Amino acid sequence: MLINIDYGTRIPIYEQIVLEVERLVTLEILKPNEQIPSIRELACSLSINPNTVKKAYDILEAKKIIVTKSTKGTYISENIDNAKKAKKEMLIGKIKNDILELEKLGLSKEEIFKSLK
Amino acid sequence: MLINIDYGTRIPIYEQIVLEVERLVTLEILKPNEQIPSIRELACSLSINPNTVKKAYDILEAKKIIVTKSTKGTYISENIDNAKKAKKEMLIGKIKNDILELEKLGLSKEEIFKSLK
Amino acid sequence: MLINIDYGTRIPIYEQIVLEVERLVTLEILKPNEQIPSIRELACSLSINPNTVKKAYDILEAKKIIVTKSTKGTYISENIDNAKKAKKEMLIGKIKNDILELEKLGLSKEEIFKSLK
Amino acid sequence: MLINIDYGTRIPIYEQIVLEVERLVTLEILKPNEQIPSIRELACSLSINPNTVKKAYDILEAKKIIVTKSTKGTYISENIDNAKKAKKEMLIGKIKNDILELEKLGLSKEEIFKSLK
DNA sequence: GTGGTCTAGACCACA
DNA sequence: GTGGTCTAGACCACC
Repeated sequence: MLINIDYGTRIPIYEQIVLEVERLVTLEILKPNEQIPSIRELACSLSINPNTVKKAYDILEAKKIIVTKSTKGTYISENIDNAKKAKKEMLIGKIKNDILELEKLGLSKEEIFKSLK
Repeated sequence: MLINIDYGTRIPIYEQIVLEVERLVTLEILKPNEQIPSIRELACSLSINPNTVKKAYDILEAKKIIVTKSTKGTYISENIDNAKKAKKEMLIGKIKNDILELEKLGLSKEEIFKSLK
Repeated sequence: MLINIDYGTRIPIYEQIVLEVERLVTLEILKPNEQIPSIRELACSLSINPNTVKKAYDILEAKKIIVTKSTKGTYISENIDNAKKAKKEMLIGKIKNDILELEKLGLSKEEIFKSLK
Repeated sequence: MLINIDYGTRIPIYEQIVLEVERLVTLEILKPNEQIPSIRELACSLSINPNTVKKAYDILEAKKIIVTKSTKGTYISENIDNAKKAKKEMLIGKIKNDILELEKLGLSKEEIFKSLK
């Protein structure tokens, strides 16, 4: 599974894993009902502690993004549309905030959009 | 100086001070060559330890946003254009990343811009 | 790690650590990706306060000479060429200044080079 | 008198004044028996505390670089050759050290001299 | 009064 | 165990 960990940030590793899985799911690189690596496998391939992966999987399960069928492995949930919709809204919100900041710095919306094209 | 500290966040106090000063500088509420509160003063008015303020001032100085004249106090740099330019680029960069994410989720640039207007 | 601290100088301890690590890196005694002592370890072996070591490590990190992987330790950066190049330029710059001073005192470049051989 | 004070350094102001006067003397911009500004004048023109200038002048007098004829003002000493010779040797020594450092970084003397021409 | 350095030690999250 | 943050308070040089 394509997960990159950045050690130079304040975001804890377990949270980075959560975000990465969410990203892969919303991008449909990970598809509903697809099996994902076991805790041990992922921990090994990322050279991190299994406890850390466990914590991430626990959170993902609480968010209903994955389900673990005990002894049979861990799978992406069937329904992931909510995740996608929430992510879109979150991103639009972030951009709006940043635009506000830029406007405070004296840029007009037109100038900003021009820089973005 | 108008600085608000939020204790309920993961962002450390010293970094909040850095961000606040940067904000006040880019908004030109703090002007070039203007003196800012002494370490002890700010520490006192925020009810925090002087060392914490010192760390923030150290970072601001490394970013060339302030200059400290030992025994004479601390001042906003003469040239704050770098600070403003850097902030603009940072914000544009953030937005571009978010747009990329949205495009991966299936939105076109036109749709995105429409949501932002 | 072979670091000597001189208490009889105006250079603060944390800066001496920075200079020593830079020296060891440019001399390739410390190699890329090599782990260096933990903050507590070095503090202990130098009989100084961990905060002082931390400050030195912070500066070295800002200079991109080391990277700290939280909870996993501190390492020499992969790419130390910047450090070496910066040091070379710094030294060449210092010498050029000194030569200028000597020329002002009436020596020619030839005379200076002769004294240096 | 052409003296520049750098507030962004660890060298105290009084010492910077000492160094600047020494520099001007060795460069023969200030000549033997020439009168230099009074403490009050210099303090005023540099916008610093007279005590600071006083301390610098005391040191310069102890080094026999200036003499104060009380009530008549302060003058450059008659004999300044020793100062010049000492400075030359100091500079040559500094350069030799820097060259050693560069050689440790893998540069040959020829390469170094080439960078300096 | 100012900033600069350092100590001693606490508490936290993370692994 | 690791690093990250913060406090409380000391001492210093300088002005």
